[in-house]
Amino acid sequence: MASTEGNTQTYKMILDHDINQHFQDAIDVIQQHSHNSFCDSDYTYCETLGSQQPSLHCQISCCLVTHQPDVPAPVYDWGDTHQSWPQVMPEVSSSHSEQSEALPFYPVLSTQRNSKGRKKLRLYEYLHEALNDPNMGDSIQWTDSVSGTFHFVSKNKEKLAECWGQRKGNRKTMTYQKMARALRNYSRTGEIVKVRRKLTYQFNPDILRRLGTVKAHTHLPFHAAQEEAHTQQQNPAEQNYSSSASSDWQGWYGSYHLQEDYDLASRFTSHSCTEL
DNA sequence: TCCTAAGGGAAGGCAT
DNA sequence: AATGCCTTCCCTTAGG
Repeated sequence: MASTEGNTQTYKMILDHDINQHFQDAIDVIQQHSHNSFCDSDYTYCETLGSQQPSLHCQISCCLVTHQPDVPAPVYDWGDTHQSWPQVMPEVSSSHSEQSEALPFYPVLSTQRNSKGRKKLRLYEYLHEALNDPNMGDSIQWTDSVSGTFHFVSKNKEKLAECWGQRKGNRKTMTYQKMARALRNYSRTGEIVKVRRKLTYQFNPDILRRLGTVKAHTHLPFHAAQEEAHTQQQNPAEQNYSSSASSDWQGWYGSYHLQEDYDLASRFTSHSCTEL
């Protein structure tokens, strides 16, 4: 009896998962035609990189930087890693409004000290940048920014990988396959883990917190964001995974201690590539 | 069978 | 020189 109910439940979860995937694909398409409106030309400038392909153009933009006078700028305390999981992994349903209202979107960054005095840009940092760059919304998007879950857009994931490769100055063209290899290495350290959903990954909450909490659902239309949140609540499979991942990370957390003293404010807010 | 996504071993490159 | 962090290549597995 119990097993029959379990099977039914499992079947329902699979159906829900498929529906979510299709729904997410639909959102991806919609966003490709709507995200550009977020870009403020006053904060955008372009820089052509010498080594890039003629067909590809890298745009470095300072976007969506909204310093609200009544909201203090975020303090990136890279040395503080002793925060427990529940504090950085709030429940999606209850904390959305609070997070989105209380936290600024992203710091203003206008200079880059990439050559000296700072560490190399890391992949997860770049991904976080891209996630908060409206111009990259057709390549990578938040699935749930509160939990740090994001997904690549199948159609344009190679574009994001190419941008990453250009950003690093690689000799050969970066591909999603190679970038995903690097992402899989993150699963060993726990900085980013794979979510059991197509092209979907999740930031470690501690990493996410230090990168700066992002306004929830910046890229999603309001109704889609609501639907997304609702869908996640309705999807026990993902919730179960999320909670299990949480416990895994909690176990890992005790031994993991990031040593870098990364000065987040010293880098560009975002780099994005747009095809000409 | 083909394609795509994913997982991982191994070696190498480059910056710190 | 040692180490960290990828990058590159290659192979395998799984699912549609």
